[in-house]
Amino acid sequence: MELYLQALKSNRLKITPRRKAVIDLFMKQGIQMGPYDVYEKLQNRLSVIGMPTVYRILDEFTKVGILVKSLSEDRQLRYALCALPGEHHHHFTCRKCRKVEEVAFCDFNKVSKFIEKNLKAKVEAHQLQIEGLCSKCK
Amino acid sequence: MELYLQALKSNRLKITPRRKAVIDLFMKQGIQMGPYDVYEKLQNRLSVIGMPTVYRILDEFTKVGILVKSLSEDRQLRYALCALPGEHHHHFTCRKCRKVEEVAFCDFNKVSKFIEKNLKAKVEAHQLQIEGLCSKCK
DNA sequence: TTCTAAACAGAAATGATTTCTGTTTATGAG
DNA sequence: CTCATAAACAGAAATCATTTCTGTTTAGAA
Repeated sequence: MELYLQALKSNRLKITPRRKAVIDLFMKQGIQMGPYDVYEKLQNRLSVIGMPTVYRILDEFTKVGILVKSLSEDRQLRYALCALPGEHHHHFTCRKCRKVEEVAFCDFNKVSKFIEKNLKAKVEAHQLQIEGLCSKCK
Repeated sequence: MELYLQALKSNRLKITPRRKAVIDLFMKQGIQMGPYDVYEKLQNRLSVIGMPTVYRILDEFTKVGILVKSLSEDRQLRYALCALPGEHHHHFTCRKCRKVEEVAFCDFNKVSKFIEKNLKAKVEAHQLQIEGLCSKCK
């Protein structure tokens, strides 16, 4: 939790009950969630939270590296807590329970070199989505 | 073109003027396009085409492997012609001109093994989006 | 404690995507 | 080469996730 609160502070975002609740929710759930999931689950904990607030917080958190945004195959927005903010890495998502785990390993160099050599292009970014079944679900 | 028409036939999709026009457009443009781009550009060639038709065709084409669907960072739907339907590979997209090139190389095995070993999970699919500047734009 | 910019709720707007309905068309059978 | 029929299609309308707007509340620095 401290790690994330620090991220807020260093980005001059105030620590508000709603923001803490969102971090808390992601920490407790440990899964990928969309805006509506967050909205729904926080109705229980907070007297009230509006959808615009949810969207704004998820977006802010993504910008400061607390969450990573991805788009599932059904084209819905999904967010997951990022345990290694700032460091380049990827995430593995379980197709069944939506649990997200860090993959502290990236072997993109070869692909990158292949492209730079064969296409004479400059690779600037890559995004990798890895899905499957986690240890419990498989 | 023949390759794509075959794909239509083998999936029992009729060869209609609109479908041919969409294939033709993607072949001539060679870039990633969204539904509205397609709609707009085809207004010139066809007397009229409706947005529902564009959406339906893009979706059908994706299902039969003629197009690959991706979601750009701005979360817009983008489609690109796939020159190697059926074979596992990736695409490189130029951030400036939106040109899409095939990357007939995938070095995902190591990452996959890393995950299966460390997370005890079963990797079922991965999607890689590679962006940068093509040879002309860089 | 006070003040001010940042957060926020709720309502309304937006805009991409989909559904619906009636018409047209590609294509296989005769 | 017709004809019949299921598939395609246009246009209008509906849907629904996301964003904007406005007035109110609040976190946190002074």
